[in-house]
Amino acid sequence: MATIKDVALLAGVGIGTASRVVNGKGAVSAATALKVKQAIDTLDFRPSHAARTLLSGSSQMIGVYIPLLKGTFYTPILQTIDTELRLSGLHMVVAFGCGDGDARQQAIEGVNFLVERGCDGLVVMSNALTRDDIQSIGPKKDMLVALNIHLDDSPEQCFNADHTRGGILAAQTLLQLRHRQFAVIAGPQSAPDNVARIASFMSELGRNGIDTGAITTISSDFSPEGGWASASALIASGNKFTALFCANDEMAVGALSFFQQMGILVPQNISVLGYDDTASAEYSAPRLTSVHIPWREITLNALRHLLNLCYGSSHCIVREFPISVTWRSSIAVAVA
Amino acid sequence: MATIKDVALLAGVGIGTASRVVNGKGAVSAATALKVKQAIDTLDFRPSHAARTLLSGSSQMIGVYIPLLKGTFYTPILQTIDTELRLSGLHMVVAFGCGDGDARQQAIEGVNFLVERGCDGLVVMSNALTRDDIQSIGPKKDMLVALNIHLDDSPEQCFNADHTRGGILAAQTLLQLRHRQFAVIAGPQSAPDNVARIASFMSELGRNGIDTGAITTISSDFSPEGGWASASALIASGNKFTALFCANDEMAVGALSFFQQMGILVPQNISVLGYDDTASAEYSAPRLTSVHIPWREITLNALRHLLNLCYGSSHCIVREFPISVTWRSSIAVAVA
DNA sequence: AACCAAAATGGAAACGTTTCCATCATAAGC
DNA sequence: GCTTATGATGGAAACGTTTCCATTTTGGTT
Repeated sequence: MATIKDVALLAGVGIGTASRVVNGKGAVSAATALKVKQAIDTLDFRPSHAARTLLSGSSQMIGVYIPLLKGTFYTPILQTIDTELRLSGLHMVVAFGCGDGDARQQAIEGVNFLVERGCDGLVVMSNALTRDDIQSIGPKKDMLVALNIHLDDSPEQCFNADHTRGGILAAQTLLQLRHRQFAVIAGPQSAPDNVARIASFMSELGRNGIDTGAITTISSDFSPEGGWASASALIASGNKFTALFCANDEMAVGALSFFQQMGILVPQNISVLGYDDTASAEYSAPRLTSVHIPWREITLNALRHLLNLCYGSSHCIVREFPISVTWRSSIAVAVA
Repeated sequence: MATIKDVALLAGVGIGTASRVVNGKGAVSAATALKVKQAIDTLDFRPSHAARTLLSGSSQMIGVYIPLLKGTFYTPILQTIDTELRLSGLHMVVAFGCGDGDARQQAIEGVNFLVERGCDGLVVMSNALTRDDIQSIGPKKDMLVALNIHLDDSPEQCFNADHTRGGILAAQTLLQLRHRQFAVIAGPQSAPDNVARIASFMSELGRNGIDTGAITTISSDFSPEGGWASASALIASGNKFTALFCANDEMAVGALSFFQQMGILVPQNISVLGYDDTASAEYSAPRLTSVHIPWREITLNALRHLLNLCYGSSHCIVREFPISVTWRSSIAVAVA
């Protein structure tokens, strides 16, 4: 690879001058600039990113940690981050959870990996990390935004959806269609966001005179397989229900697949309500009504906050995100 | 951030010695090593990735270009690449297509972006790139593997599935169920891999006495929306068919969604066959039978070939990948 | 023609690491 | 006790860039 010294030599100028042309700042006469530009073209010179990083102390790169890239949930989030970063000439380094450890261990390793790689800032999606884990990141711990976690001592680093509101909305949506008999496919008990939406779903039902003790709830793992198996268990249990609330879309899609196979009609026999409103919901059969969480906006605001922290920009940041319900074909008025 | 000089100073040794301890190679007495290790802990020293990169000329990072992260197709591919790289202490930088240009322009920009960032090697997924585009990458053009493209002058850089075989297999699968009336939802005409599978699907049908001129084919964009719209157009056309072949799973899922909405039963009224066998196929309603392309193995072998090129490792590389059909519930014997 | 401000230019220093070479201490062999 | 391997150690050089400062050139003004 050609270096800036080669360029300077070929153009017959000093390195300082060559550097000024490369960066387009500093006073350089038009004639000299032309000579240097030609030399750059001739040698196909590209500035060394490593040298710039070393000198400036900034790698112009943002690390993103994601537990497991599976399903349709993280896909638009990554796409959003990359597009936004590229607009600013920055780039994205991704690490997924891997190795033998549990979710927390994997997250710690992944985050450390990104820090060692010299990321200027970090976007982390994992509710397995504790306050102490974040503290132990070292000097970079402030250059971090967390999605979907609550950290008591640094709330400004956290960007969250109001899952309590989401659960209430889910309940209201189904109540409004006169459902009285419910079943629930929940996510893992270890996921606080799942717990929040299920709890508020239940309490809203209770507030409306439903006996929540009679509701069968199965905890699964947010996957379509899990949704399929849970739906199967729900039917096997023999408990009657006219409405099924799933803690995410992927599980709802799995349940839909099971119901279709069993000849159970959605929404005629059972209404199914999803959560997150991801791409999975759009073209399922039937198309899935889902509680819309504006993940794209949440991600974008978290990222912009991070850019403000790392590069001193001053994007406006929003911290409250409206939650709604996207109506499609998977729910209907309860059968009598 | 603490530097190795700080460590050496605190431990009361020279920088050379400190460096030897950090890297665990070179002769250092046990007592000295201990002192240095304590200093490292005290200062929370982490070697600068940038300095190492500058000195060694290797960034230990692999760039991955993907046109658009959407749907379930690329998800496992990214996950596979990251996991494999992390095993070797390497990391992944991802760039997606963005900007205003066409697919080719976006790919060129994305690839250039990755090269400028100092990637040691590149994994590229885009059939929009031409031979000349690859040539113009500069000295890094040899450190590149391409997925799903045929480049005549460097076949060893390309890793492909045999889509001709895939198309034939699709035809045989449906013929075997005694279907004689077909419809096709194809991908974009600009995608050579799509063209290959559709062409061989058709010719295999022709070889079996089907009048392929009578088959309605609609070209779409590989998206569920596109599949939905195409299925709708197919039904509107009034042409009868008992089997529908879709050039990828996402479009098939869209078609499934449309058929469900219209009360058309799959597979009782129409058999639907997908292609790629991605996660979308597993829990659709009904679960989708699909031509299985072993994308994970293709990716893994391409990546290992790249690692051989970049880091002189000597992984075994396979270049032929078996194609099969994953049977699920979306196809059945043709109705008379 | 002489002068001065402003513009243009060249190059040293610094960023943090590893590698290589020179030096020094230690222990072994006679 | 002297020599000689061997192991341990310290530090300069180099990687490619930008920035800053000193110097030279330019062009305009008296």
